[in-house]
Amino acid sequence: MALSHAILVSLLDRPRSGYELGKRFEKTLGFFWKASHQQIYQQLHKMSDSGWVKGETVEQSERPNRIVYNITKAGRDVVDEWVATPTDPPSVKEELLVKLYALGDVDRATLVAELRRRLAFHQDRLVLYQAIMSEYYADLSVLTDQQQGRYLGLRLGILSEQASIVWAGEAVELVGARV
Amino acid sequence: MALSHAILVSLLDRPRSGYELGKRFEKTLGFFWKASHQQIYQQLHKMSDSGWVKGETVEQSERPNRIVYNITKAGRDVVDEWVATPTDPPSVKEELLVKLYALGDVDRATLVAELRRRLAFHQDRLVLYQAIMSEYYADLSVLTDQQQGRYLGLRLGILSEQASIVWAGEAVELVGARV
DNA sequence: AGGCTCATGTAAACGGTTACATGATTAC
DNA sequence: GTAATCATGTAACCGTTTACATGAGCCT
Repeated sequence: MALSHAILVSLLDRPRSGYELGKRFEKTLGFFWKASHQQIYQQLHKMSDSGWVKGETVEQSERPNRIVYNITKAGRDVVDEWVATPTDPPSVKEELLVKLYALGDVDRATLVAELRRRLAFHQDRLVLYQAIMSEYYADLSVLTDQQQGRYLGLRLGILSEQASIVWAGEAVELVGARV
Repeated sequence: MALSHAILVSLLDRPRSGYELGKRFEKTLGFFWKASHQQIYQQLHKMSDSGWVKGETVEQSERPNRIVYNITKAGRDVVDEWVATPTDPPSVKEELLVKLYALGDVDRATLVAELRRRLAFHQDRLVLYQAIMSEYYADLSVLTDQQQGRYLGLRLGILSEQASIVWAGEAVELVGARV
């Protein structure tokens, strides 16, 4: 149970259709929780069966009908219960570090190229996050409660990207020096 | 295909039994790739069917027999092919950030407590990583190729923990101030 | 007597990814 | 004409987690 919670959290803002949720997961929430549209539609059916959300079909001419989901009282309770249970530290899956673990036995030049790509990726991410930061969260003293939480997501993103950039720079130097 | 690669990488060092691999995944490799013993045993059977590894039963008196796995030529080829294919950036699953995303609608005090626990967790981790660093990687100029890769894993660990500590400190301040 | 370490496994359930499927409208 | 956007779904597969299972030896 995890994607369901992220969906419920998004529905706390306002009712949304599966499609809108998908869009949402491509931005904002998607930076710390990935989900594909197939996954979202399947989850919505399950959650509807469990009574956590309720879908209403909105007839549309010239477009496919939309099914807009509302969070129910039962869904609201699930959120509260979930928030009250301790969060596990994020489980790490760093494939690149597994490759580096084998550095003594594999081709170094390939890994240097990978590390350079990683460096560029994190630099792009940092620029993106900083742009969002200065557009929406320039003045920290006027944030609503809701904005405060989202600011913290962004803030961790920025700190993490900075750390990754430092690391990738060092790694390129170190691994590249012996190629 | 992912855990199988981590297992192969560990077998490059030397042959190991499922049990030994499990121990291994609790430390070193496990910092960037988690695996339970059930998962490892199942993977080993599959990999054995595919011919990537070969198990040999070692009879033991007064202890259960061990099945020690060697990497085969085919397994070695799988590693090389895997190293040559680009690595996806790690997929993020940060449950705590999803909770913070709902900060406008849920109990703040609970989240402050969570954040404090997080801070402590990352501080402990940092101490642990720094201890390993000064024990095994004190002098960077004398590292073997193999050690270099493992040093980089540790280095990213340290930088990440430092970033998380800064973040968690700020988060406790910010969220705690309005409770 | 109770719990830990060594050592291996099966089975069920759950979660996530990939492929396939449809069909209209709008923008270049 | 081609691609993107809007809008929803099914099916198969793979990977992961949780629960259950066994059994000897060692330490307190």
